[in-house]
Amino acid sequence: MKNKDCTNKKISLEFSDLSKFFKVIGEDNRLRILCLLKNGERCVCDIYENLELSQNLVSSHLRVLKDLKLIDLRQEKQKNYYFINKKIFKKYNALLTKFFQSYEQ
Amino acid sequence: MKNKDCTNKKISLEFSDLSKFFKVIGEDNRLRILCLLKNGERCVCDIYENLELSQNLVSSHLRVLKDLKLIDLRQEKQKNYYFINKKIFKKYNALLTKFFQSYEQ
DNA sequence: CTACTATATCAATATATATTGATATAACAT
DNA sequence: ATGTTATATCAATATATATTGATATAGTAG
Repeated sequence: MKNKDCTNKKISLEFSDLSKFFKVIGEDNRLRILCLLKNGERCVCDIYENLELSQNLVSSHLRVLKDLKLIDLRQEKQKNYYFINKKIFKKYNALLTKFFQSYEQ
Repeated sequence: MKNKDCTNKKISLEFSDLSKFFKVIGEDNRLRILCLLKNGERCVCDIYENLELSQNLVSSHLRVLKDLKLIDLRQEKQKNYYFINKKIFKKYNALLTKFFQSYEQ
């Protein structure tokens, strides 16, 4: 992430990825969903019951999380089980480490 | 960050801090400002000229960043020089490390 | 003092996005 | 086939927040 990236309106892919990631997890309910999924996969009904949110609201947040590949799903009978995509979390962790290193010199 | 934190509507201080942090840096122009400040302090006019943004827009984003203590300022004559608060970045880096560890087991 | 520069602030507006309500789909049970 | 359960989707609305335009403040220069 070179310095010209921040002056250009057209930001680099790396920078843009990080920005999208922050936006997606910077929403309380999505962060709560991720936190719940830490302990293992959950079907949608489990999620909205646990977090006391409406079914469709959870469904829409799940879609946002899935679009960014932070979670994935496994279908079993009528239920969809969502789970953390650990691989992508590792990718973002690496990106963030670089991000912070650049701020602490 | 224990698991009950995500089921409770009233989230823990730690969790809430992280969420606020994500929200604040999950905005492109604010992230660009931080990126610009990485290379050292800048006065407001430097920032809005470099990023091609209006003066008052930059001023309002600076306030958000300052409220979260991500940046601080030094006043010299009529100019306000803003700079990264490295200490708080270290704090968030530590928080995030814990956050990611919990997702990668 | 007057004009100018640098910045902040505030109200109005625009825009993005979270939430709700209603409906669709598909699998399953009877 | 009918009813039920689990989930997704879509349009409408609400809400949060980014952006703009105008103005205020305070320091500096003449």
